[in-house]
Amino acid sequence: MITVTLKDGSTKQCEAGMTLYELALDLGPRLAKAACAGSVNGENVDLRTALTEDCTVEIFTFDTPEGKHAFWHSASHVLAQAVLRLFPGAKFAIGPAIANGFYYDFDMDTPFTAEDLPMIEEEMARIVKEALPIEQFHLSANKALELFKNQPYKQELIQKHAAAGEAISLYRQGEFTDLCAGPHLMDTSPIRAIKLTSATGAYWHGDSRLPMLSRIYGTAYPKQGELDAYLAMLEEAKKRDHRKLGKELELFALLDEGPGFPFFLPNGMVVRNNLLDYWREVHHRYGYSEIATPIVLNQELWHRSGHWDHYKNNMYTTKVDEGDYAIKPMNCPGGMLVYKTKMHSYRDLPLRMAELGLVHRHEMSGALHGLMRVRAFTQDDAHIFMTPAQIKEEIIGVINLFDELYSRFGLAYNIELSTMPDDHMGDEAVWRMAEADLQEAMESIGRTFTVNPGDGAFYGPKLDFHLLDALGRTWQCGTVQLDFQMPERFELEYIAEDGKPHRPVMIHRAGLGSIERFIGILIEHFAGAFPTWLAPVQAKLVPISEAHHEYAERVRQQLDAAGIRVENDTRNEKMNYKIREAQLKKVPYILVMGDKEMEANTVAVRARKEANGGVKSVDDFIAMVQAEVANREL
RNA sequence: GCUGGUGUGGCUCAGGGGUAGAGCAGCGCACUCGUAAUGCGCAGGUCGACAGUUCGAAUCUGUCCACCAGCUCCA
Repeated sequence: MITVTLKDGSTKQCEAGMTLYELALDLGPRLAKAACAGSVNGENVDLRTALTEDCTVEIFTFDTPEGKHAFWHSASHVLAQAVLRLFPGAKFAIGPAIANGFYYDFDMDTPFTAEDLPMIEEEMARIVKEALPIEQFHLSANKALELFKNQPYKQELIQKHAAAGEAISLYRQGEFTDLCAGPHLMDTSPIRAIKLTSATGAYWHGDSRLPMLSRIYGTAYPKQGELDAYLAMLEEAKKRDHRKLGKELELFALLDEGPGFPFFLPNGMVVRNNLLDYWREVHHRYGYSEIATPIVLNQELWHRSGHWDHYKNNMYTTKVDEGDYAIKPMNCPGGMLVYKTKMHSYRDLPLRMAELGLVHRHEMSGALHGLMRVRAFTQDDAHIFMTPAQIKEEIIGVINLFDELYSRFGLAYNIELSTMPDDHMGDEAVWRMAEADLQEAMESIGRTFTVNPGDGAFYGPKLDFHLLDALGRTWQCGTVQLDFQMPERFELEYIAEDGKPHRPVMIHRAGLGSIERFIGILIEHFAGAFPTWLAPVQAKLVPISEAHHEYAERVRQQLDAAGIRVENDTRNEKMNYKIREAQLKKVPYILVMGDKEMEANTVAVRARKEANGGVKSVDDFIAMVQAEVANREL
């Protein structure tokens, strides 16, 4: 007998050799039915894994990230199997599980198109029906090379694994065998609802010098209803696309004359300015001052900061009076120079200087995407200068500030810690210390996070904040980067209590990330229906006929004087037409006025949230909207 | 940047080697209306740019530009 410790801490005596699946069955048939994979002592494994000694185990159903991963990974194998049945000459490369499904890359004489997908889906459904057991086995590298003798991509992978001294793990389902580390489902039968979503090109190893393969993306669920819900979410996302809404609501424009350089239209500017008012209010409360630094600075500065060595491919350069200059891709060097404009005492620290800095970065033309990925954007940046002893508390302060910022919009988030990349400045020891500081700060306030190894900035490790919007999609916005390098390079100093100069530590941080991207996210999150405090037009007046135009104009003046963004629709159109249009423009309040309202000095309120908002006096309506805006209600 | 696709009035789109089409929006007129589209009329485009083929190109070919889906990258 062995002792098995379950996730909840309880223990169970089992016979040695019992498999995870049998354990799940023992815990409950429903759990066993829903189980996708499991873990033994923290290692993710198949349900077929036998338990041979005392251990800690976990069972993953589809509702867990690990369970979904195994499910989708198995689905990708089913995809490859179906393709090989239909196209026996196909060369197959790799096929992992990804965020919302899976893909598989193939080398085809004729690349797949959308028309090929239904046929492949049908073949996949057949494989699922066959309920083929999925079983792991191992081979020597030579035998594996022999098995995949007509599969050059698999051969390359086998050789790579063999060279690294790794075992060659394979999975078999029916006639299909793939090189794979797993874990996988026990058989193909649970993959009942499948949708192949697209066929595109993708480079082998993601390297544009290598051959382009034909990639099929798909997703799969245990139940048709769950797949339908996911597909409905994709449809909804399409309707909320900020590029479409940005045009319809006249928020911003992207023109041929400036690819990747967005134009903000009057409506978009209202959203932006109100967002920034809020941002300034919060930063003031958290003890930040605000600065502005130049967009064009000389190249010597960029050499000193290290950007020239690590970032010049993304930088625009220019000449000023024969001198070499660059357009800033980041705000930090400017912030350094501001710090150096005077002597600092330890009493000044921590010094928090924020900057809404317009940066320009040359992104590849194919990477541009609406407001989400542009070549010029405004970062809500800040640099915090402090003593090493203040690091933890400052990081906590930043996390709390970000929490407040995001909650205002109803955006949930999760945090990732990105560690030292290959291309970095400074010694590893300093990096590890900085990583530990970030980690300890989060742990001390009970924040959970995941680690993203090797993904830090070239000057320091960072925390990335990934926001979750109304559709459950994630967006990277906030970032907190701890930097020991830049203060060194710029020889920053403060005078400590001992009267001697010391080097401060610095935090770079941006909460909204990029104002442009954040507005894009808000557009999609709210589906263009901004909360009243952000709405470009807060109230639309709809006089029923010409007889009411004069009254409507008086009301307009009253609302305008009360600071409400109001428009009076006096066009020669029917009321229903005007209401429909205001509704499509997602105006929070539509005020209809006819004889009754004119007589009683009232307005008939039609709120976006509830169609019949009742009849209110003009004063009551003003008070209501003012309160809603003052509280920045969602 | 690479692979594939797209580019026709402000917007959404049809057409397609023989002298530019619709709906919406805009403008004018009539209607004066009670909670999601009143009717009639008018105006608006050298069909992304540049070359080429042709008697003739928006339509065919080439190059370029922009956009879209991916790859890659990231705020």
